[in-house]
Amino acid sequence: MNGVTQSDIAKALNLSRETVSKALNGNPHVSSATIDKVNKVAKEMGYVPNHFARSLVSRNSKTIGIVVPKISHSFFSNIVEFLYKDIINRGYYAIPMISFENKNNEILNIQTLFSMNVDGIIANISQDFTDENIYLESVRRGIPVVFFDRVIENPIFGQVTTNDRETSCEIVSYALSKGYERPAHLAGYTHINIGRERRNGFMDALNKYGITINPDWIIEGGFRPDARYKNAMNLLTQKDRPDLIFCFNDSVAECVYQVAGKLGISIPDELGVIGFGNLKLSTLVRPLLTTVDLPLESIAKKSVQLLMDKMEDEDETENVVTRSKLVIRNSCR
Amino acid sequence: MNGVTQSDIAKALNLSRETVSKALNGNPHVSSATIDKVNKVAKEMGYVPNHFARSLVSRNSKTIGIVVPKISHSFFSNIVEFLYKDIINRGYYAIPMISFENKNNEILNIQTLFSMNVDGIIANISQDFTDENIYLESVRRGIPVVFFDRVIENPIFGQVTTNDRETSCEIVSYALSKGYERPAHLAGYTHINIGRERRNGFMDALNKYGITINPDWIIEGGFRPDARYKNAMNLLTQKDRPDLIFCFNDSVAECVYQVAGKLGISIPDELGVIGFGNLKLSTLVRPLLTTVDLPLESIAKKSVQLLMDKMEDEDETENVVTRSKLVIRNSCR
DNA sequence: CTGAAAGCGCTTACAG
DNA sequence: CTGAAAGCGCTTACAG
Repeated sequence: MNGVTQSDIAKALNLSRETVSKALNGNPHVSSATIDKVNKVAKEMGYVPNHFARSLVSRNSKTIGIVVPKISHSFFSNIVEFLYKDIINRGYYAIPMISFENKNNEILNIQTLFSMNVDGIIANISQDFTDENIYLESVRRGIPVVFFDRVIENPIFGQVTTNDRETSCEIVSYALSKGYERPAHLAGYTHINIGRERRNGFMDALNKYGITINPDWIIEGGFRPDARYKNAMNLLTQKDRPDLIFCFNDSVAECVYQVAGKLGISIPDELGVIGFGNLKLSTLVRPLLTTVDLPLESIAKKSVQLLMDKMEDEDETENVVTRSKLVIRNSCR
Repeated sequence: MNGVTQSDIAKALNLSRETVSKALNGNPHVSSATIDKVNKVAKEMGYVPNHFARSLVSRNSKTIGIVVPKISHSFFSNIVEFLYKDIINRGYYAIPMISFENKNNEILNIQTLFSMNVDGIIANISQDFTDENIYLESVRRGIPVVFFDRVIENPIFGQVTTNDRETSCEIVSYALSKGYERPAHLAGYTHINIGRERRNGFMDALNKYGITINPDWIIEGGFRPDARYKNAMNLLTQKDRPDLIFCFNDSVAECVYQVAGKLGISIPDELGVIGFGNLKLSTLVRPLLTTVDLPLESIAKKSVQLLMDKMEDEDETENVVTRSKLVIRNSCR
């Protein structure tokens, strides 16, 4: 029923359990003849080391926890896959966990990772997250934490972000240069860095062009599909409606397409639309969506690298800002 | 540095470690006063049980492994999220692992799950998988295995599939009834059940309509984007080209859209296209894609249920076939 | 109701 | 080069 253990191998070879353990780990104080013999028999018997027992005594698990709010969204599924691959390639195990955008689940996930003795955590906070205590506790336990994208801005944690403010300003400026005059913003939450930065970039562009905005034309939040839809609808059924919408992400932009279609508003002539993320969907809609490309693979790689650095040496690490770039397609004239 | 242990709590309360352990687990042989006291102090001290130590002695880990070939594809990311949620809700941990469509990674993943003492495994085999030994070994170790979608057809494993053959036949018949006469099939692999079943359904429909097919018009495999593209291109640049393509999945259909667009072939007038999966993308392309809806949530729920049944009683379980349904949209006239 | 003993599978000093 | 001792944090019979 149960798996083969080192004792079984020891019995089979008339050796002590300790010697088998050392041989299996290639300990140089064991004769190479013994090492070969042990490995051979281990393989024949189908020996698989017990991860729990090993971690329990060696005090590290060669395991990295990944905590994300969702996975059924291509931004996350892509980045988790990149993270996973990179972690495995470095000889660690990766354990992805999902918080379902819920604070309590997030805390439970982190605690589970504690109980699994992970060596480090890479995380992306839930929308409603406000309490950094669980992450502080992680650092206190000697488990470093790196955030990517959505970040807690405390220098005790590693942070991998993107120059969102800059590119937001650039892409909105680009659209304004094409003659749009009444910009609106379907925004993220101001209490999370990415929402705030993209919004700031939007405002920077408006300032540059001397445009003052109707505050009602910045609509914050609304990530659930129905809320998204309602917000877009409200915006576009006003008498004096916007002629440009800068969307917090591509999914929101896709929703604007739907609403515009329903209302018979043509993109890009009557309405310019800008997305953020350069997800697959931005190439499926018509007209093709003008958006900002986030360097997912680079974000993942830098996050893992930063975490490894922290695992080796707590203090000598620097946060990283990756560079996104404009993807000009056909949704602005 | 390290976490609080039961010993720490015991010291703080002048109790034995054993009593603390029992109190923490709500053992009825401990006075409720002690239980309350222990829980209170445990909470104050930030105690988190060590999952490894617990699993090592109790011989079960309350953990289910999930093995999929990819996660950056919405079919998988959606189903993994459903599986994860369902597993968590039942009080188990879920550990998702990715094989990257590679047999060796798949075997390593399963071995890692052995080393983590999982109670059960839910899997979807890699494209190139041919060897069921590692899964047989799992069952031998007392770790039941349930496959969903892509399945190994051995009754020792649980299997959750969908009535692909039937719906494939129905949807192709539907298209033929609309007057298409030269059907082709961009097919999955015949050595995997879903490829075989969808192809069989396609053939059933052709038989029903008395159509004999040019064998070159069934093109197997080609899941990488470039191969997909080339296959579609070959099919549509023939002099006497097909007027209907039944695609193995929605992504392949999307590729056909691209090629048709490039060649100036209009959908659905000159070419009917049928997808499979009802992914998000099928509502983003124009014309909207006619496809088959796979009941992802139901597949996930049934898989978890079947696994739990197997974990309780090896023998009294039955495989399940979920029901997909036609989604008629605008890609067939 | 509480505690002493034994052990899960493994590794790590320490002897020999 | 090999083995005996000790212990990682926890649980499970068994005494008292």
